[in-house]
Amino acid sequence: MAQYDLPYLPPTRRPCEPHPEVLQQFEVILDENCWSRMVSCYFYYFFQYVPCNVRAFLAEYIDERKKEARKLGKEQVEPALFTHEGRSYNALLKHRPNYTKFCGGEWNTFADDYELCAGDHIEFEPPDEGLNLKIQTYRDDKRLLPLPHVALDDLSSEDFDHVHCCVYSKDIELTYDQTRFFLQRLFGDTFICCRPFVHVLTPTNTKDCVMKIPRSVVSTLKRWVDMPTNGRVTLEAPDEPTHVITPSSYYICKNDGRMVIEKSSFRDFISAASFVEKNVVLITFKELHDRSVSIIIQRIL
DNA sequence: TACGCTTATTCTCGGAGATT
DNA sequence: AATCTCCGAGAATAAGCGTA
Repeated sequence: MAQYDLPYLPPTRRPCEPHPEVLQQFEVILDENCWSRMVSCYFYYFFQYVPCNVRAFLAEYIDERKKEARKLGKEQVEPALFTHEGRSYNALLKHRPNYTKFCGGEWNTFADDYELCAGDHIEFEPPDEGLNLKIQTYRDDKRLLPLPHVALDDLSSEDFDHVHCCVYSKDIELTYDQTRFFLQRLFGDTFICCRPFVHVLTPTNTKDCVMKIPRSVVSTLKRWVDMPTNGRVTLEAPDEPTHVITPSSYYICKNDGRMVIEKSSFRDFISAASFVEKNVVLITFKELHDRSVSIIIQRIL
């Protein structure tokens, strides 16, 4: 361990305070290297030095864990950064006589996913066992979430397209966690493959009980099921404490192609499902056994 | 001819108003 | 009162135009 005791001293920094011998947790304040170090016009790479007062400990600790994992024949024999959101990054830990740093392609991905920049904090928690280094990211003491689109990364290209054609009411911006929840709802059941609709309930919906489905959603729905100008539908809220099912009807507005839900049944429906103003709902469609259509309305937040 | 910027046109959707 | 059409602000898209 002695050979690694030479501290890395960033040009603008003083040596770090010595750290207690047993380390439960440590924090790294990101510097400018963490997010933009240009190699050429086209490539960037990112890395982050580990403070000199903890690097020896961390390197030794990880080394022991690696040996342990190999001995036990574990699948994972390299350390990984495991974020609070359950995302795992196999960033490289480079331990050299005069510096220790996290780097490599997966560190880049991590920096991209969380849009890290200088001044952000990362809290590291070495694991009691295994090689997942638990981390939490902060900016100004506020926990940093990955960018929403990161939640999409395990989707097949078909599912990715399906998510991207989703119609949103204006002023909706979902966070990473909300996007994940929305995706779980969207792929949690088999719906008609038309454009999904994410809508924030307004007083027009909750007080006047007027509910209109956008033209672009309706036109894609028509590719899969027969939707005459007037017809019967079922309104369903499957996730509420009681699975709400309300028979209803609709008409399609001649002028703009929107589907308008019949008022009184929509009123019954939102009161039974306890939907209120500012709730964000995912609206999808299902074809029932008798070939009628059910409008599935799931609360996202 | 490709590109970027500005202007014109069309489309959308929330909500008001007319009709049944 | 419910159903349906229409209006208008803002967004999205297309067209026009100048520059390199």
